[in-house]
Formats: sequence, C-alpha cells, structure tokens
Amino acid sequence: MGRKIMKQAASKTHATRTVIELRKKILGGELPGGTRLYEVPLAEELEISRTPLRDAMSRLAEEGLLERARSGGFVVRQFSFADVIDAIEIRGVLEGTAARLAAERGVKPEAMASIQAVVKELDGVFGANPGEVEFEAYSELNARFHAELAALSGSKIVEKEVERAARLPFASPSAFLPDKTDIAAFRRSLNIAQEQHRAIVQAIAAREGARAEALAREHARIARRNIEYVLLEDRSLIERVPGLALVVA
Amino acid sequence: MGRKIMKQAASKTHATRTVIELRKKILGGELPGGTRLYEVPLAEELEISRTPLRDAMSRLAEEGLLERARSGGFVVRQFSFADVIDAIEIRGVLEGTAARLAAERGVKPEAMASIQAVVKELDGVFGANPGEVEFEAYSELNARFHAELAALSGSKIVEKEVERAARLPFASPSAFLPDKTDIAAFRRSLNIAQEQHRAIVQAIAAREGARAEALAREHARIARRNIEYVLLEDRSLIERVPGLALVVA
DNA sequence: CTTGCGGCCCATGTATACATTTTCGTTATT
DNA sequence: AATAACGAAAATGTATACATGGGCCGCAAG
Repeated sequence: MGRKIMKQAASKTHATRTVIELRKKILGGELPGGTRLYEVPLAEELEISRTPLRDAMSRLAEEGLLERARSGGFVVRQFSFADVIDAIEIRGVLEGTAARLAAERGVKPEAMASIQAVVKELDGVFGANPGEVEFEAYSELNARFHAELAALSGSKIVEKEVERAARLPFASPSAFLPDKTDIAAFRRSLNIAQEQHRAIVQAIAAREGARAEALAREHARIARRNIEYVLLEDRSLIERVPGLALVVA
Repeated sequence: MGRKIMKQAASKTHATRTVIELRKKILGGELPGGTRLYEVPLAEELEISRTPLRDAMSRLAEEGLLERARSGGFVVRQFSFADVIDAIEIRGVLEGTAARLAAERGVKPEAMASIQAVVKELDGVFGANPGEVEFEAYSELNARFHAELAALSGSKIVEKEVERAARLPFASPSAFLPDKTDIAAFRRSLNIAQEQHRAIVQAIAAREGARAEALAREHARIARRNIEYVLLEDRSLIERVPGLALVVA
C-alpha cells in the first residue's frame, strides 16, 4: 500500500503531527505549566509554518492542556496539587453518574456480557501469589473496563464527558499503574481495584444505582491515593506518571 | 488590495466577532444541527478571510457547539432529546459536587454571606401574590446564585467544569425562565426553585454534604421538567429557549 | 450492467506577506 | 520620585496564493 514516501509516517497533516509532538513536550515536562508558546520561534523549531501550529494549539486547548491568554496566544496550562485531586474527583463523579444511569436505565444483555468478560479477563492477569500481575495486560484491560463502563450509561453525552474528564492524563484511570514499581501497597491496590470492578458491574446488573455510583466514586479514590503518595511521599516517581510534570509544587 | 476600511464595531478581532455571529446563527436555528460549515462560502458571507473564520470555528468547537469532522472541517453539533436531558443531568451532578465539596471543605464566611445575600435578594423579586415575579431581576440573580455556588466549592477545576456544563445553552440554569409565559406551573416552579436555593445554602452552612448534593441535583430537575414540557407538550415555546433549535426531533 | 481506473474538482491544509495590537522600556512632565 | 505619554520591537491577527488529497463522475473493459 503506502508506497508514497512520507517523512512522517504517523499522521496525515502537519497540524495533527504537531498536536502529538506538543502534547509529548508538555506531558514530558519540556514545556512546563505556565509557559507561553510564541508562535514564530515555536514554528521554526518544529519546522512548520504558523498556520498549522495555531491549529494544533487550538486543538490542545480543546483538550485542556493549553489555555488561551487574554491578550491572545496560548499558555501551557498549570495545575496545582489541589487541581489534580479535584480532577480525579470529577472523573470519579462522572464515572459514578455513568454507573448509576446504567443501573437505573438498564443495559443491553450483550453490553453487560461484554463488560463481564473484561472483568473475567482481568481476573486472569493476577498470578497465584499476591503481587503477581501482568501489568501490560492489566493496563489495557483496565482501560477497556472504564471505556465500556462509560458506554453502559447509554448516553453519548455522559460517555463523552467521562472521556473528557479522563483526558487530563493524571486524572485518567490508568494515570498511575504500578508497573514494575516494587511498592507493596501499589500492588495490593490492583487487587482492591479489581474487586471494585466486579462490584460495580454487579451493582449495575442488580439495578442498584446508588451503590453503583458510590462504588465508582470510591474506585477513583485509588488513583487519588496513588497520586498523593507520588506527590507527597516519593516524588522520585513523578516522572513515571504522565502529565505530572504539569503540576506545580 | 490592502483595504484599510475596518468596521470593527463590537469586538476587537474578526475572529471574536465571528464567534459571536456564528453562535447567534447556530442558536437561532439559521445553521441547524448537522450543517457542515464550508470555509470559502462562509468566509465570503461573513466578509472575512478563512483564517479568522477557522479560528472562530475552533473556539466554537471548544464551546461544544461545533465538532470537527473526521475528514477535516467543522459541523454544527446536533442534539437529541435524550442529549438535552443528559446534559442537564450532568450539570446537576456537577453543581451537586460543587455543593457537596463546599459543605465538606467549608467555605469562607464572606463567601457564605455573599450567596446568602443573593438568596435574600431573590426573595425580593417575588411579589405579594403568587405568580408575581420580576423576571428580569430573577434571571440575573439566579445566574449569580449558580455562579457563586460553583465558586463555593473552593475548587477552580470544579468551578470551571460546572461553568462548562452550563455553557450548552439548553443546559444552563437560565435555559428556560418563564418570562412572560402565562403558564401557572412555570411560575410556581420559580417559588420551588427559590426554596431549593435557600435549602442548598443552608445545607452547605450546616456542613451537610450529602444533602447539599442531593438538593442541587434535584434543583436541576426543574430545568429538565420545563424543557420536557416545551419539547413534548408545547413546542410553540421552542423558540423561547436559546439553543433548542439545535435539538433534532 | 458492473466494476475499476483515471482524472478533475473542490474543500481543507499550508506558507507567507502584511496589518494591527500589545508590550515594555524610555523619556518628558508634574 | 511618580507617572503619563510615546514609540519601537515583537507578538498575534488577517488575507491570500498555492499545495494536497479525497471524492465523484465518466469512461472503458469485463
């Protein structure tokens, strides 16, 4: 197929590619929160013209990583510790709403079967001994669980808003997955999270809206605890969490 | 070529003015949901070039009134009846979160005094007889109440998300204010709403988070009922609600 | 009639020159 | 010394020409 020589294989347009590139720089800390993005030098550095750069920046503003300055131009958004906590809270509240609506309005059997299958698959990534987890598989399945949960609400709007709330990388359900980190509490948290996955699905199946909502909210607290640990107890882990570079001390 | 004749009446830049103009056309129904916005003809019609037009469209995408088409370009966003209901639900959930956090975290006395003053002022717009209301004043104070409630959360993030959820015009707290409409149920709803305003503030002052949250959610149901009435019972009122032109049958 | 290919058209993507506004240092005036 | 006013530099805003690429139509082969 692609016989055409594209120096940039990944994306089609300069703007699209620039979104990715800028996002990487922002999340990687190369462009810290509060940085003003001057169009001319930045365009030169990226070897594109100002037009696609502005397009890319406006998309990143939609994404919440940049904000428009009052006098024009864009600035890298800056988050405080409290902002991170609150962003996670909102994600939990919205996922809770998705879970509650799913319970109240009911879900199609196929959708229920599908998310139950994800939970079952998640069971499979835990080894015999506590602490044994296939992180890669867990991470992927966890993302799928959260995506399907949002969809269970049966509401495109709710689904979209949940997705949006999780777009801030440190607020995402996969913000901090222990990976190879050798901290017992982190590893244990995966077991707890999985138990909550199960309970949420169960509550939705039983049409227990309030319980489903409360469980989903509590579920988001795991992310909060992990982030709090990273930010307050062991800041050496900051670089392991995408987007935490945006958080000002 | 270089025309220096600039009729910049209202806003500073062409883009800013175009945002306002397009928003008006969208909410007014002149550009119905699903309409693709072709840059060249639209730019000609608005008598600007494509550059500020694209800027304006991207801002409207941030606002949620447009969406980017997969193949490029912008399309006027379209909402179903269910979407309207769900957007109001989300606004209620987020305002509920703001109220709960205010109660849980506590608010500064001055902020509490300020919102209590708004409630007191709102009392003043009701006349002696039921149904007597100064609509203009009510509308303005109601908007202030909701803005201050969001701020009571003490969280910039929550405040911003509440504001965002209310930006979809039909989901806003002032989406459908009876105005001169002579429907008894609508007029009564204002009294009920005001009682809820009072209760929400009271719950926050008493640090009753769950109650504050539940009340704020229920408060949003008034908007839902009113919109449902307009859409299901008396569609002649549709034109009275900004943005309802976007809602497809 | 179907199907696949080729090319044209049109819409968006991009570069760039020019216009306007903002910013900030400097100077003049009180 | 404070401040107002000015102006140069720099940054964003705008217009426009040109590039690119996807979709549609027609034609020809099967």
